Amino acid sequence: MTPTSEYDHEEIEKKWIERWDEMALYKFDPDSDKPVYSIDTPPRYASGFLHMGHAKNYLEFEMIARVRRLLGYEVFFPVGYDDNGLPTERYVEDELGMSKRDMDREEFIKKCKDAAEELEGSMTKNYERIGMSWDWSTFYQTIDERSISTAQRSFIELYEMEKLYRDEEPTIFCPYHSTALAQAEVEEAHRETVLNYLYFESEGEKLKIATTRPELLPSCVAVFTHPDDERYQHLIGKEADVPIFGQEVPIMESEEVDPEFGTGLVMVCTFGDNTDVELWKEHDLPLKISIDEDGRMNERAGEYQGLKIEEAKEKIIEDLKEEGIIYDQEGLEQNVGVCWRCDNPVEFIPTEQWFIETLDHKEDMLEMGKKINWYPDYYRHRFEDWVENLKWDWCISRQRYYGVPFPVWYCEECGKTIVEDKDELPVDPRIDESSQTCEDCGSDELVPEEDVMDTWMTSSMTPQIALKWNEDEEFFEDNHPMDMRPQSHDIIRTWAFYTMLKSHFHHDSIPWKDVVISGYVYNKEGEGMSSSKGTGVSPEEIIEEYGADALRYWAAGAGTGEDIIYREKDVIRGHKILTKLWNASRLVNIHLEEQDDVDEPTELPIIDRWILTKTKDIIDECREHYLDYDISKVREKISNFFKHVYCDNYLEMVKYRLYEEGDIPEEKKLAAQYTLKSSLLSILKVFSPIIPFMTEEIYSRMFKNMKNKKSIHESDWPELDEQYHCKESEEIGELVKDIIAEVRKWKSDKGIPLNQEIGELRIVTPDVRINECEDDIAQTLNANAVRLIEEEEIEERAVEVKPEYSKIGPRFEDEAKYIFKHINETDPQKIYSSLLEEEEYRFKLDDGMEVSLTEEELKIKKTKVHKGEEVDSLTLGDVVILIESCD
RNA sequence: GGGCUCAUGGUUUAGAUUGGUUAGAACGUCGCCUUCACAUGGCGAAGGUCGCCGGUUCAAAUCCGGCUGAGCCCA
Repeated sequence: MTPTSEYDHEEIEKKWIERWDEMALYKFDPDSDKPVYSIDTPPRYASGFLHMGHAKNYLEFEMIARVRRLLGYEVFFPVGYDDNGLPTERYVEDELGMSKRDMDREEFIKKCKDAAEELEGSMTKNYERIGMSWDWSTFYQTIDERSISTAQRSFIELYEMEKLYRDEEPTIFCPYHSTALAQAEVEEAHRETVLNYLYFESEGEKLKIATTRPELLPSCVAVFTHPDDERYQHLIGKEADVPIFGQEVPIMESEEVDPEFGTGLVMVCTFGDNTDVELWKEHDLPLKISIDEDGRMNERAGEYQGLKIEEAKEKIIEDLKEEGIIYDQEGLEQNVGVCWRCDNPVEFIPTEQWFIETLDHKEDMLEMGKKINWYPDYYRHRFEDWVENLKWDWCISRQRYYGVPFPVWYCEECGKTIVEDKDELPVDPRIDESSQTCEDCGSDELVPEEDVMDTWMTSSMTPQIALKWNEDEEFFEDNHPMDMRPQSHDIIRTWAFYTMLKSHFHHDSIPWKDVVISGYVYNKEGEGMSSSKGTGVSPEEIIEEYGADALRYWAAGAGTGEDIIYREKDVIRGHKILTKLWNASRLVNIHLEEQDDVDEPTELPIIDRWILTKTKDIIDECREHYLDYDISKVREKISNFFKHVYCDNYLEMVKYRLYEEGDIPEEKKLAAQYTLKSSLLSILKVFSPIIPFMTEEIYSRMFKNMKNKKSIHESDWPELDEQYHCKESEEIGELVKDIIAEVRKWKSDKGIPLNQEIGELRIVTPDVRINECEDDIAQTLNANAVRLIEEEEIEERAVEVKPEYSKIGPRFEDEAKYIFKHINETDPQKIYSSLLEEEEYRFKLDDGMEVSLTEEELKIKKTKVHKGEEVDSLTLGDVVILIESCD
């Protein structure tokens, strides 16, 4: 069936989405004989909205799945949604316009669940529309029973291994979300703040201290100076009075203090920043907390109690100024840690939280990092840098409602921690009764742990969830570690790191063999795409206008791990290539209408073997690039080959053999049909992971009966008949193509329309094998005839002589540059004549050195003229083309 | 401040592992061509001190060192 003249991407893409679903093409078959290739799919957070950044990242590894199927793997490509955690809570709170604390907890959790499912529904449609080929029978949600059980089981096992502890520690805390955070959830932000200079007093002496956080004065526990700072040596060991709040604090010394900052005297509070925490620990200072978990000042702040941090700061500065305690202020640009979800500065608040030991396992992590293949490799450094700089154990408690509950109770009598039995999972202590009693005191009065786990506790278990850890041991053992983890570079520190940590603890193994990094998508203004900042471009309108294949073509253009800018014109480029592919397929098929299949001819003309040889080489190259996860290289290679080699050269050279008129021998026509079809099928297959819709449509119209496969997506990597892989034919074909190009250029220079008939072409070439291609040249250029003539019939003159640098350089070394100069200044014909007559060119350099060069050491550009006739002549290497004038 | 990456025509970039014809392409610009797959096309042209400085070498976009600038991650 010939492809129709117009390609309706909307209709055709939707048709294939349905049919592929019916065919169950992507269903993983555990009993298959093929080798398994497994992908640890990122469970997409249920935001309900996909922008180009998400689309690109998902498409990149989706294409990998298709590539591996084509290369003969049984691909395990699971799909999941990440729908617990903070953003969902925020979404529901925004929808309802009220805080979760003003609602019933269970009701709130249900609303979160409903919201997540609703958002997932629309995302699932988006994913289908862009052609995601994952196996929906593997579907999981990070909040479903299997995922909860997996995360809770992990917790219990880690508890048994004593990798977990619960402790009151200064914890990174987001006052806006009122929850603890992990180090990985803190981002650095540049902020304009004010550095306040104020007076403390010590034994009647006024001490000048600079601070950006005067609201923490009630929490001040010490004053520090650098041990070498001579200005303050006399103060060390004395006490200082804190203004307004009046407490006496020791004056101490530490290398940590920067004498250049402010006045060289700093106050340490519990806790203003990371350094405060370190000094507090190191010097065993008292704990005086003045900020509560909601970001308000507590009773320690006296009259400022109840004020939010910012309000208290303003008020205290005002009061300090009034009393003359603040004597100066200046602007300060500062980096502060902020919550990655809400951009509010984090605080350090000591609270009881669960932690996983990570600091003790840095070496193990680094070793794992070395065992994994990172694509591109340099991203390993980013991982290592993160691991080496870790300062905190992983805090896994979150003071939220919606998430995976801890499988933990505490004995009301003796306070013992009671962990649920693994057989009772999943469990929600906030609702369920424990199966346990306290083994220390026998009490059955148990208090549930009310916190939920960090969302990464579940997300770090995606290999275990997908591979049915503890549900299907054999399947798990066979497929862990998984083959590939697609990984956005910004969450190497979370998702990759935590997953590796878990795999280390539970399986003493790496979780995957390969990590493939994907970059960001920026818009034209150079901003990263972000749903929350409204800088995301929606794929929907692009698909509507240009189709999912065009979008995918664009997505395939990003190098592994590299950022990419979204520009509509890049999608248009894809759309143009697609249109070209469609039209070329039409042309091929129009001339194959009468037969559904083409018999393999016994012998192929040179030009056919030329394109088949080149096709074979290009598919081999593409295979290597695909295996290296380098989709963008495949895209460039196969696009250029298809457009410029297959269409612009081969199709143009072969058309005359397809047309009815003329006396083209039948076998030449059949050869053309066979070649066109074989090469096109290879191109389609190489393209199919990138543009699955159109390649499938063309395949279904033209090739389905040929290989007896119902879909291109279950076909095999292209195999071309080895007998047509012929380097000699490739060489001749290349020359024929170049001759045609040279004459086209001549036509263009002369202002002759490309299709205008021209006279006879006479060709002089040492390679007489092109005589088999005379018709190809004549017909393609619309020349009356092509005739090979003898070299004797022409005269030649040298117009330019250039040194063969790679030969003269090594032979003459230091003298070479003088030889180059000499050649450049000498009449080319003089050198050429000398070579013809004496087989060498002899000359003296200025320093008297005798030099003799042979023809191999020189590149001679010649022009040739036909004896006794005025014709245009073109020179192409060794070849001379003489063009008879037509008028 | 630390780690990583990058710097090539107006724009986006290939080429660097293996130093050596004319640094390749896409978009844009200009000229020509409606030929029966496609004008969403074809042919052709113009446009590059390969960021800067130095080194190695007969020879550097490519190797080495330094500098400058940009981006990302972290503090």
